[in-house]
Amino acid sequence: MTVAWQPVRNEGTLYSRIADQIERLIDERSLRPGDRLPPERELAVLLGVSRPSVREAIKTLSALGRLTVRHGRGVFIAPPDGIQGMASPGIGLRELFAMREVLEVPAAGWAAQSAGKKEIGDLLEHIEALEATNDVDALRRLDTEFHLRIAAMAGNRFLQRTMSVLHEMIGAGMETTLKIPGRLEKSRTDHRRIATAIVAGDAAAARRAMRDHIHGAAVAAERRLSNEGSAVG
Amino acid sequence: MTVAWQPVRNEGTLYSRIADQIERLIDERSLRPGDRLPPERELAVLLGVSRPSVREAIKTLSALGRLTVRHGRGVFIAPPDGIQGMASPGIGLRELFAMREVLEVPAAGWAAQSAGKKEIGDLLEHIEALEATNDVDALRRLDTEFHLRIAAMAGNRFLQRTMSVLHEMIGAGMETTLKIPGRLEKSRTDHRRIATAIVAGDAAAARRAMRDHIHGAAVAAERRLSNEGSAVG
DNA sequence: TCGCAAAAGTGGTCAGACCTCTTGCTAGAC
DNA sequence: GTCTAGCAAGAGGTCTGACCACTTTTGCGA
Repeated sequence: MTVAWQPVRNEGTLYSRIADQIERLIDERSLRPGDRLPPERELAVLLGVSRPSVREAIKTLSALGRLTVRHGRGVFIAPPDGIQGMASPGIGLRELFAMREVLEVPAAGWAAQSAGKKEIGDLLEHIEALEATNDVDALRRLDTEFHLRIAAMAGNRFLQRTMSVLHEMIGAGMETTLKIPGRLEKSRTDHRRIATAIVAGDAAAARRAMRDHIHGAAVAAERRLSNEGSAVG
Repeated sequence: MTVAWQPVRNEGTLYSRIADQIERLIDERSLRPGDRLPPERELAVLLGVSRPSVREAIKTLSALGRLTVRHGRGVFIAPPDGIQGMASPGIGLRELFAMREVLEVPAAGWAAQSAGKKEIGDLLEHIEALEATNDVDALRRLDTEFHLRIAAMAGNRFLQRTMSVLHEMIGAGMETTLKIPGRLEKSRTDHRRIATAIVAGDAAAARRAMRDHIHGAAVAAERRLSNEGSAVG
């Protein structure tokens, strides 16, 4: 394939301009996931710069998850930021789900213990909305809000903010798993079960329900990952 | 402040190990936001590597938003963002300790499961230092580092950063409880017990030990608070 | 024909030099 | 005494060219 490499000459630091150009080519699909970049030495010649500058640009993009570097083999365009990619630069999906469990299971328990009347009403309303909607985007938003609502009910503001960041990272880097056949129904059942336990004030049941739910989501995500995935360095 | 720069010599690519070390120092708060790193040339000497390797590590961390590079001025620890930006007044001691339990208990378990030989050695060394010191400020710092080290051993970077923020908030809003009679000895016993469980690879014991430790610290903090009657955080 | 060793290809690391930007100091002008 | 222009030092930016380490391919010999 002929790729429009062109000499780099503008403002800004050189390596950042090189990085921008490579990133542009990826975004324009001149370079596609799995493609190999020209060797560093060759790329340096093509761009009219030195090899260290090329390497620094590659390091930048590699840190951002756009490129994958393999010693002795080459530099490759990383798979798109589907479920496969790092949800946030440097933090993997498995870590994020582990954190969800760590945070959300106690959150569900606390919510069950301290839920007030108004909060319970809102939670049930939220569940209704979740079950009445079929639009995937809306579902995804409602799903996230459901979990953040429980975090808010838990009455720990540090936990609430941490979860907010966590869900943001998950949402940013990962496609919804709700499209997986059966996952949507499972998710609805799970949510209903969590809400019921919280409404009943049964902390232990709420924790169990939340743990099961997150496990299920993690498994679904991993399965989707292995189906789609090509190896990533 | 003297920062523990140490020569880089292990497996993995050099630049990534350098990046890891810098990141660790940031997370352990030996380096704080706004601090300037040593000049690239000097850092290269300190680490016993070449300047290009240092630069590539810096590029990586810069792309991740952990460092800020300014031409002609130096490399700086980036201001906290996102998850790190949530240090805010209004979060009470009880919430912070509750979060500590939520985060650190599983962290201790994971650390016990996955601790490598080098990490175990470092941990034991850390315990020695804790038991050999009597200066309250040094103890406080070592205490924080002990907990952050375990978080690092747990292998979940999101958890690690969250805990880093958490401990910063605790440290900022509250005086040490180590001055309470008997608390210092109790703390040493606790730490020893946690470390022993981790070294033995006994995850359940590590979790128990950590839970007890945090409970004890929480009780001590609350008692001190109610005695003095000064509001915290 | 098969297996393994050599070679080619590619990223990793190093050394040292020079360029450019920022900052602070100093010498000269007022 | 104060202000300012200019210089010097410090720090990051870039380049050259060499050599090391890991992978894959090639080709020769058994």
